[in-house]
Amino acid sequence: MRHIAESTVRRLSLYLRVLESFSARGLATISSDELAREGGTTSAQVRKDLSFFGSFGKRGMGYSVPELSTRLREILGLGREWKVWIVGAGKIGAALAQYRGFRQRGFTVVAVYDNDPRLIGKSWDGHKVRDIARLERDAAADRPDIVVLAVPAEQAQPVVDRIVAAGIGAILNFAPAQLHVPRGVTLKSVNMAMELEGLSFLLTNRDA
Amino acid sequence: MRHIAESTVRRLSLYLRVLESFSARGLATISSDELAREGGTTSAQVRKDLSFFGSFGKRGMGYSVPELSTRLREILGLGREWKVWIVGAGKIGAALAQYRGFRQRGFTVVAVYDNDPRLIGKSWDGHKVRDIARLERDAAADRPDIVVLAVPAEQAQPVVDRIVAAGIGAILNFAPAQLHVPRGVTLKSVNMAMELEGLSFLLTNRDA
DNA sequence: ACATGTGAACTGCTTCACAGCG
DNA sequence: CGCTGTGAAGCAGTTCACATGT
Repeated sequence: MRHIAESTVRRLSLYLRVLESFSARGLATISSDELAREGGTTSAQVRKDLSFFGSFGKRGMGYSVPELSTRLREILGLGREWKVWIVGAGKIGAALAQYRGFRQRGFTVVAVYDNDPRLIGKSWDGHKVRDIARLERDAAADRPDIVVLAVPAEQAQPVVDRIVAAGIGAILNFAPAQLHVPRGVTLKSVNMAMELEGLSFLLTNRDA
Repeated sequence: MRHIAESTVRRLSLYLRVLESFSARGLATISSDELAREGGTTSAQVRKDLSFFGSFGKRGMGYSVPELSTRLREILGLGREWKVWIVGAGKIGAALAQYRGFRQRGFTVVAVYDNDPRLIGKSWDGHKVRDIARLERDAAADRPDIVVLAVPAEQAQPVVDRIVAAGIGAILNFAPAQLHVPRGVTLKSVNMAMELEGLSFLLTNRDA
């Protein structure tokens, strides 16, 4: 497949959300124009995004809501279950574990890890918190697809190194640290402080 | 000022972090090359990013760590205190309120709101949770700069409308909803489900 | 000699505009 | 006729390469 821009993938997620809201309202078809209005983009952008993956619409009609939903789920890889580990059972880990948006999309939390003896063994959102010392052994048995990382910044890189060494190939990082992984491992980072700083910049330079 | 790309602003945040780590290690100067290596970009990119705002380096030498830190903080608008409201006192709101990265950068949480009678009045991370019914009245008194929004997706747009009507001009949204604000209001959204879907896409299409 | 600062070249995402098809 | 699908054009962000200053 030709390389797909990250911005395109983000919009595909967005389109899927819009489709679900249309579906909930009982609508059977949608045009690129409606999709664009709800998704905050343009109709040409919608059609271009979809065109990378095929031709899903009917000229003069638009797109079938259920059909396009199915295709987008396939494209995004949401047609299967993804086994997720949460590493770091602090407040952010807790918020992520209970986040509805994850389970709804086929991301199943199968285990939670921490290194704090006060947390280990405690039942936590339906999971017993496991000792992070067991990470390597458990990885072979669980074979998780994705690790959601929510440890303090200082611990993030060493933990990432262990995750990688354990053979897990995808990490979603919430620690405010710039992490390095070898080629072949997929890493995405969400940095909330950076987002606030972006706002701060916009407010400061609003009319400069 | 000429328009600055969002990607540039993100990198400036990153450079500031690198500078702080260099400072902590007692280093007085840094080159664009070092800044690039730590920040995961190229030296040309670093120099180009900085060039939008001035000439901060010495040829043949590099940049003074404290001086460049100061300049970046000014550019990003971190030389002042930003008053932040957190609206939505659920798990995500709780995680955000206690997040160290915020206070460290001059973002001060001055109030927390919810609509759940079981939470209202409770003391919560040093703040008494306020009834969201008071939002409009309090806004006039508090004059918050930024609202961090962490309410359920269904409630997000109505709450945003009230925030905007109350005259607050900047929102950092964590609700998984596509929100609309009038021109003049600054909105940034962080959508964790969308990030996971991006990972899912990459994993699914890794070698396609 | 060394590392910055910056026009120029390049790459790639977005927008345009229209042919094609239902 | 209406709306999709798509080459072509336009624009924005990145990379190159070198003149410039210390």
